[in-house]
Amino acid sequence: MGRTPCCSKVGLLRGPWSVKEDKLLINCIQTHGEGHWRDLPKKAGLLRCGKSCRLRWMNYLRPDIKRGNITSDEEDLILRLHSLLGNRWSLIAKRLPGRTDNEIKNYWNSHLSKRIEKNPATKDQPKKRNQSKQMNNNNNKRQDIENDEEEETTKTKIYQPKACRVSANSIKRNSSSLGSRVSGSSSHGELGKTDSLINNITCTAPCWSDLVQAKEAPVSEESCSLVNACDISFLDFVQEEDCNMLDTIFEEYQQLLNFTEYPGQQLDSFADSFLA
DNA sequence: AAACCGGGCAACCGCTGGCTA
DNA sequence: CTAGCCAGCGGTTGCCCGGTT
Repeated sequence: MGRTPCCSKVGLLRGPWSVKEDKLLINCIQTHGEGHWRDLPKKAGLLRCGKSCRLRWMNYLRPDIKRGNITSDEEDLILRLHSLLGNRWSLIAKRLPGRTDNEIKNYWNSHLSKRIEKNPATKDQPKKRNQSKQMNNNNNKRQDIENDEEEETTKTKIYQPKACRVSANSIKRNSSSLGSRVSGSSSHGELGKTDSLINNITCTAPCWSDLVQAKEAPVSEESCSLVNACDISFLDFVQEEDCNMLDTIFEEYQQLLNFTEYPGQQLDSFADSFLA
């Protein structure tokens, strides 16, 4: 039963990668291609576990990774997608070519989340990177703590589901599970697969009627995860009898995701009206 | 000049569903 | 059908570096 373990982790290196290790990894992947991470360290002559190799390649060495600061356009996109998808970093990353989920997650945690915490009204008004840095100087520290305590009592509690993968198959299989329908993510870093997943989500529609029910009874884990997958604010404007309208919104949501494949094209005007 | 502090980010951790022997 | 590994995910940690005192 089962398969042999990928590695024992005994005697393996950890921590930062050296230039030599990077070269070995790149050469190996150029020769044998991506995947088969379990066997890769042996082939490459690396004293790393396959998981570590995969992470290094995906987040740093991949040739299509875009270097440099996040642009204001990208920042804007991240803010909008996060308001729709929550902490689905991989899903957000797939809409930002050349950016990794780790990079976006770090950028969010170190820049955007703090700004939004301090001034939720600026959520859809991105600033330049330097400005956000200045906002977090020592003078604000005490104020931050006070704000956090104040917000703790007033801000909406959002259920954050654990990390998981959702494939098209699992969506089909678990079609009765509300959360699976919306909070999907693909297995590989390919837009095509993400798109096919979204198509599968379409097949399970209408799900916005379920959203309303979840909104009505947000106590269960299942319904909370569903509500979390969307921007809860716009649900406040929706009545139970407006399920048709919700279906329309769901279609618009998909359109937004499609627009993000072509940054700058129609996105601004569309997303502004959608998220207003 | 040195010590301290905080931000940024690469890497690790733990979990999950999918896949396969 | 089942057990257990694989691949991928989000959360967290800890090191490095630049700015401040």
